[in-house]
Amino acid sequence: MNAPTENLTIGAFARTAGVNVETIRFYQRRGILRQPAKPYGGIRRYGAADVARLRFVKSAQYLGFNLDEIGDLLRLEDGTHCREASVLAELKLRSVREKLAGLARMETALSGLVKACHARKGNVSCPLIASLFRDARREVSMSRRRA
Amino acid sequence: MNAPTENLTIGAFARTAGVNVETIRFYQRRGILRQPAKPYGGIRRYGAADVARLRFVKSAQYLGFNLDEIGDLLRLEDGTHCREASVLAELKLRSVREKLAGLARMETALSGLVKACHARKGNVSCPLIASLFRDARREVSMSRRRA
DNA sequence: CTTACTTCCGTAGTCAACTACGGAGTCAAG
DNA sequence: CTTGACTCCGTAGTTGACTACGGAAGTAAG
Ligand SMILES: [Zn+2]
Ligand SMILES: [Zn+2]
Ligand SMILES: [Zn+2]
Ligand SMILES: [Zn+2]
Repeated sequence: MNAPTENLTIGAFARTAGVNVETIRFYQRRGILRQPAKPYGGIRRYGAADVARLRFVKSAQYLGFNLDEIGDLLRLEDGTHCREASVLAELKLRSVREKLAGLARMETALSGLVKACHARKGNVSCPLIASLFRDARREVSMSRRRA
Repeated sequence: MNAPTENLTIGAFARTAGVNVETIRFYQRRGILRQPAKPYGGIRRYGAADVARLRFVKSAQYLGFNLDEIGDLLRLEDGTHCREASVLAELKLRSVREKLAGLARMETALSGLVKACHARKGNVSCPLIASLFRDARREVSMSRRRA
């Protein structure tokens, strides 16, 4: 029933996906990755599909999903839940855009500060922090709701 | 020596900054917030500067800085270390830009996916999931270095 | 004064996401 | 067949950032 290419041991699987073996086992316990049946008292083998799935997990994680949300996404894998999938993605998109805006402000603040710092002549104190403090209040409301 | 407006108890401080009291105490232990001197056996009071600082901490955190990095930023507050300040700021600037780039990629990815998801007509499976699987390999290398 | 709410302080618990450990058993090379 | 690397599995430890607990002491309202 398995693809002909269920050839990877867990170690090889981990290496090709670029993660720690323990991470794979951890994901298996969490129900995020499957534990293939093993040939009586033998060693489990993994295939390309597993690698793809794991890579998906890692990239979704990089995109800001946590393991629970990734579980949600993976449960949609059959592709028959387009509506739910897009709701989930739109939610993430909004939080990403908020962070993006915040970082952009931070970027202007910092680059301006570096410039000011290099340019300052004769004034005693560094203009750097002062301006960061000025921009703080805007962000707080966002950070409170567990983005 | 204190501003006339050191009027907040720790509870009021927490409420006005929108955090838990325990969080403040935790930050004090971490050296991120000061512990004002207390009038012999009395109760400490906090002022607007403390609120500003705490708000700064929270917004920096929201933007992806961890408490150590925030500590670095805050240590520049005295303003007497212009050279170090600018070095640090430039460093932070780079990390901000990296994060910014990452988020931007994430943004395009997600918005593209949402669009595709909404646009699909008649095909059985959700293009969102499919494409996340396809795009997985690209992100993995990034996420490995503790983004 | 009494009562009820805070503060203070230290220690301990939680949560997510890993990461490590130890003692089996398995397998390929020599 | 032995040796050495790897797998299996369960349990336990780590890190970052909090959050909770408990008892003593301060403070404000009635
Ligand atoms: Zn459904
Ligand atoms: Zn869809
Ligand atoms: Zn110095
Ligand atoms: Zn400076």
